[in-house]
Amino acid sequence: MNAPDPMIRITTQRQILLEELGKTKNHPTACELYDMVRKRLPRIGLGTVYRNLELMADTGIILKLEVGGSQKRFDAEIEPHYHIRCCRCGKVENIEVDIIQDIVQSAAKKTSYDIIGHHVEFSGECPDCQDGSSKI
Amino acid sequence: MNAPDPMIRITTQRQILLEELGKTKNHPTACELYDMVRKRLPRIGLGTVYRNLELMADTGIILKLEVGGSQKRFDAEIEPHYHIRCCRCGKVENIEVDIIQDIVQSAAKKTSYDIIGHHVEFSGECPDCQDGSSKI
DNA sequence: ACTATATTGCAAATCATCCGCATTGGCGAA
DNA sequence: TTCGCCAATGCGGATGATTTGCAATATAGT
Ligand SMILES: [Mn+2]
Ligand SMILES: [Mn+2]
Ligand SMILES: [Zn+2]
Ligand SMILES: [Zn+2]
Repeated sequence: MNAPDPMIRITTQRQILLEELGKTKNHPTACELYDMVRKRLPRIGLGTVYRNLELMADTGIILKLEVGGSQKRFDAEIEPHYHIRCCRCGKVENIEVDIIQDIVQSAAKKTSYDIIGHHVEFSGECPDCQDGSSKI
Repeated sequence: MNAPDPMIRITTQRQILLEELGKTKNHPTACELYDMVRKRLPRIGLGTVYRNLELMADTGIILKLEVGGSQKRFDAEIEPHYHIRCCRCGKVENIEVDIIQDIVQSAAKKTSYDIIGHHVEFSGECPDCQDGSSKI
């Protein structure tokens, strides 16, 4: 009936993008990733970075984090886990808290939505920001 | 040592903004609120809306929701509660799930952050979007 | 009422993200 | 291998959301 899915090619920019994302635990933004990748592929375009991150997130090989702050962040770790964000510097880190399965069940009972997922985001002051908190 | 805090004035635009936000349970965006308020204050500027929402959120009399999607949303209900967002239409609603206090304690043990708060956001398909899901 | 200054409306600037398009480059077929 | 199709890229320019600068205005203390 409809045309076959267009093929997805393995391009250098995709490989390197994925490699660089895999190297860090910093949940980089698209721009941060752009800077990282540019050290190896100086001519890559920012649009390519956005397009491919979007594609990979849709495919499910990476995670797009819609956390607080004005920029989206990306994560190579796709196993479910939660995050904590520093309310001062905006840094996002993993937090090793057990996934709450119960909450999805009890939420399902309380809503007529068809629940697809959930995310828990803590916020607080990171150690770095605690030190100089009153300064500046 | 430093100058006293500048006074905060009760302006018409602030009063009406707060009233309009209080009237709805829809977690409006700044632009949606702008449209609502403009019916009563046609000459209000969008900048004023943004500035005051920011101010009120900082003061703690309203909540700024940093949920998924590209726009921030605002909430007059400041008692802790969780939200669910429709992954199709972007609508955000409250979800009546008990606040998980335990998770904050266990998170506190797992991190060196000074935890200030947390938020749980579910995502799923709202009833409206479930119907016509395959259409269009 | 008078004044000091916090706040506004407006417009222009910024920031993140997306898009159109001519050119390039994967990769399956010959 | 080479060839050719068309997915993907680099570019630069749109878009949408939010912020900011500034002269004009309005609140609140005297
Ligand atoms: Mn992570
Ligand atoms: Mn709410
Ligand atoms: Zn920090
Ligand atoms: Zn919906």
